[in-house]
Amino acid sequence: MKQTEKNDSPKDRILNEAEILFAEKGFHAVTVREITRSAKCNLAAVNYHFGNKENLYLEVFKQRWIPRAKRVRAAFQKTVSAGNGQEIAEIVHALAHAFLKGPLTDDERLRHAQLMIREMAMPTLALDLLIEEVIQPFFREVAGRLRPLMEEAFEKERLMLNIISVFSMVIYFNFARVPVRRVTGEEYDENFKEKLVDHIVKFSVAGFGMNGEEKV
Amino acid sequence: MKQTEKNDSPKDRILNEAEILFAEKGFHAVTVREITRSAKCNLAAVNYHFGNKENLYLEVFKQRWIPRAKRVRAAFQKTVSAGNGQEIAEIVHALAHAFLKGPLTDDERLRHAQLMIREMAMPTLALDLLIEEVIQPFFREVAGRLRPLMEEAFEKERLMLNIISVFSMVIYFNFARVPVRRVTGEEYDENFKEKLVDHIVKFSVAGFGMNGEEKV
DNA sequence: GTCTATAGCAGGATAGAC
DNA sequence: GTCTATCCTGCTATAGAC
Repeated sequence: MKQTEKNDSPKDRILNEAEILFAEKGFHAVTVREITRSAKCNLAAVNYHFGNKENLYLEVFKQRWIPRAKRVRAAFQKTVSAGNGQEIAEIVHALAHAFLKGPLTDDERLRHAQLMIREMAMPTLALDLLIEEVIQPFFREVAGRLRPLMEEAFEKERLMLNIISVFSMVIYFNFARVPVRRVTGEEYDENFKEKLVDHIVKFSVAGFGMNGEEKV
Repeated sequence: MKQTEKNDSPKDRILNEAEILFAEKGFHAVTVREITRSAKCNLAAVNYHFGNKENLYLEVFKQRWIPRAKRVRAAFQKTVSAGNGQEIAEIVHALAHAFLKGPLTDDERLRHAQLMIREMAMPTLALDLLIEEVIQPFFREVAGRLRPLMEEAFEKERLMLNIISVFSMVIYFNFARVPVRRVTGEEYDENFKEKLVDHIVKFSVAGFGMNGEEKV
């Protein structure tokens, strides 16, 4: 069950295979030869369609990564709209579910997380695009939905740190599968992912409701 | 203020510069020529001292990354021993502080996180080493310290997920500086890092104390 | 638009002088 | 142990036939 099929155009096949390979190995570890071999097309095709390797990498984000991120966000929005959206737990659950179970296949989800992680840890031109088009707007939407559910005294900064914390868990559980498996002894099957969603919701909701002042 | 000074041996200088470059750019994006140029030594030195480029990468982890991780852990242990170690907040604070402020310089901390992230998202031989020698033992120590402070009914799995969540925040705030800056508008100065530690402690302690059952 | 062939160069690694 | 010189593979990118 390969993602790239013969009926796609060479250009599409290149984008598909390039995304898989870039996600698995990173930009520099992947060669144009490898991409065109996987895409069953000619070596020159990358340069013909995308100019050069670097631009192909950018196009992977523009034409594959960003649309997929938008599907994840749409899934989040749909879930939230389906409920009454008046509960913090509901919003966090929609978020964790969209990322960890959501509309993507398991392979897609892993690729998606790996590409993002690589950009965050080692930014290229693509990161600006991601932040501008996906991360910022999504973050603002979540903040906008949560703010009215918070107590008055809740400062803006605390809300932001809370949301980042939820994202940090969701992202971490997605990309750090190897150490998580080793530490928990669990496989990433549907059952475990369900437990993760549940955990993130409970942990975060408690964290959101924290009493502001810790005991010194 | 360069880390590598003339009085170090070429072998040490290579290790120092290689770590910096591998952290910044990743294994494949760095060339042996670049490393030896930075280390002000000859091109052949890498092969003479380390056999080949890949083995140099492993040695960076063995001789630089792991010892540094042990310094972080030692800082955590020292802080915990200094208190009475009977408070969850105290342990989480020691953890967050060790990672986000701790004994490392800011450059070291960033490099350290980047190397780890890269291994987690795209494992090589080095990751087994890290998990075996650092991640597992540290994780077990934290679990061992926290378990007696939990209520009886606390299952093992919930404790593990809690600890992973703390790590996820600590790690995320360390490596995802670019998007965090963009979203919060804050710079990573001492003041902001202090706020982050504080936030992680409050959020986590609340999360740990969560009531088990969420409202449906 | 797709191919073959190849230019042109940078990479890791080694041989052998000192 | 450290150097210079060099091998040779494999890369990106392009020219030009079809």
